Amino acid sequence: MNGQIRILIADDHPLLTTGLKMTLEQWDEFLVVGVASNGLQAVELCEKTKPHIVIMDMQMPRMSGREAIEQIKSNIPGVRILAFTTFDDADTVSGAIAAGCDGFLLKVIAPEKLRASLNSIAGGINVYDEDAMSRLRQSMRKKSDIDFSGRELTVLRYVCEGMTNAEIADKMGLRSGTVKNMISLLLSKTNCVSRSQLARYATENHLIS
Amino acid sequence: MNGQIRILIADDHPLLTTGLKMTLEQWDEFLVVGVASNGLQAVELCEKTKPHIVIMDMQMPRMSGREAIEQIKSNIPGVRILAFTTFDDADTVSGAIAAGCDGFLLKVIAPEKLRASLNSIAGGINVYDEDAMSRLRQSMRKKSDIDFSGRELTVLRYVCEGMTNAEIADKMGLRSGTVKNMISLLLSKTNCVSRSQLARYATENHLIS
DNA sequence: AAAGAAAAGTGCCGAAGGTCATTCCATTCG
DNA sequence: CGAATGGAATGACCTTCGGCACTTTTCTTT
Repeated sequence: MNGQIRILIADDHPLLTTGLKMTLEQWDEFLVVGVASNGLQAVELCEKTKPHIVIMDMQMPRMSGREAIEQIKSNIPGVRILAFTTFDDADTVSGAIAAGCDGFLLKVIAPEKLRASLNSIAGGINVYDEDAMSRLRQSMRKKSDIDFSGRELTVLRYVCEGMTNAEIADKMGLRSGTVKNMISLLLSKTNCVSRSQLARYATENHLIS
Repeated sequence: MNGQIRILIADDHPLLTTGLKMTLEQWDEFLVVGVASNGLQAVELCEKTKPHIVIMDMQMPRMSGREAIEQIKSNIPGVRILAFTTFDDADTVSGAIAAGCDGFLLKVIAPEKLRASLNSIAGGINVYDEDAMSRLRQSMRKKSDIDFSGRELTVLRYVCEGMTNAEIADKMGLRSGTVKNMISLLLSKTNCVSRSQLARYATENHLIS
């Protein structure tokens, strides 16, 4: 990367933004080109100041960080966005990632690590806080705590395909009555009331290939 | 991090491993403590050499990178693992992330970026290649390209809850016949054959809260 | 006023789901 | 060795629900 890395800060905490600005500007590779105090302003300033990286708080008035990220990413796809927050709960993390951020770091980060991370982001490498990432992984997997036999898993898959009991029975070399009973068992095991809910359960818990 | 960062290399390409080893050892902060040429050996060497970071190829004989990551992570949770591959297709990326890697980089990376990334990983920050990450995001979202009205989305949610047509009608202030018609419409719109498949469709495409 | 979407009604038949009883099988226990 | 236990597969019965096809009505849009 030739020249300085242009940075836009978007955060509604004045004390933090001034501290962050001063910290960044003590390093020659960074140039803070603007400071926004809410999401809407962040989108506007992004158009004007053409930053390489936006450091974006997730909890902001007027427009949430998530919406702001989506706006900016669709307006100017090349901009890199670092979600920079106080909290690392699964919702915040997955929201930021789904919105399209290129990094997720907590505000408690040591300055030198922030510096390295910003350089990585500018260089095309996404950086994420370790705990936040593991929390995201957990929420992605959301594995069921119920054990299913191989046959039960097969039935679940076929149910998700929308097959009838007779079709499932045919596929598995069973009688439709047997499949019916197996599904009754699955319904009570999973606390579901119908095969539709069962299909959702199986899908949500990644029980299907 | 005090002292050197201990690194274990796991890759079945001898030319790459020697090049990687020599590259890393020209920097004082790294110490290559072992080189494994397949997944099984990686797991074993990890027990013996107690590395801080494992640089792991995903395509390896004996045991895939994915299995090796899972093994190592469950044996020694503290070890940080960088998935280091030639390909960035969605399957490889999501496989590595689901297995629990702490970084995902392509082998074409510039040496200096690899150095910075390894330092980030050692410092508790996960690093991922930008393209790989965006590909993962795409596959995560798998957004439906069909437009649904507010009412249709409501019906979809209720179907996923396992509610009957009568119950849905009651909740929405409609008649069950109307709900039937709406669901028939939804089935044909989504190319589904039954409400079970519809429930899976809605769940898979994140159409429910 | 015409067109079109959303809502509602009707009838039909097969599928779904609950319950109970039975058979076949393997394992285990006395 | 025979008996007992328990899981898996099966069958039958019955009520409700699901999904289709068609028509009708109401409301909005233009």
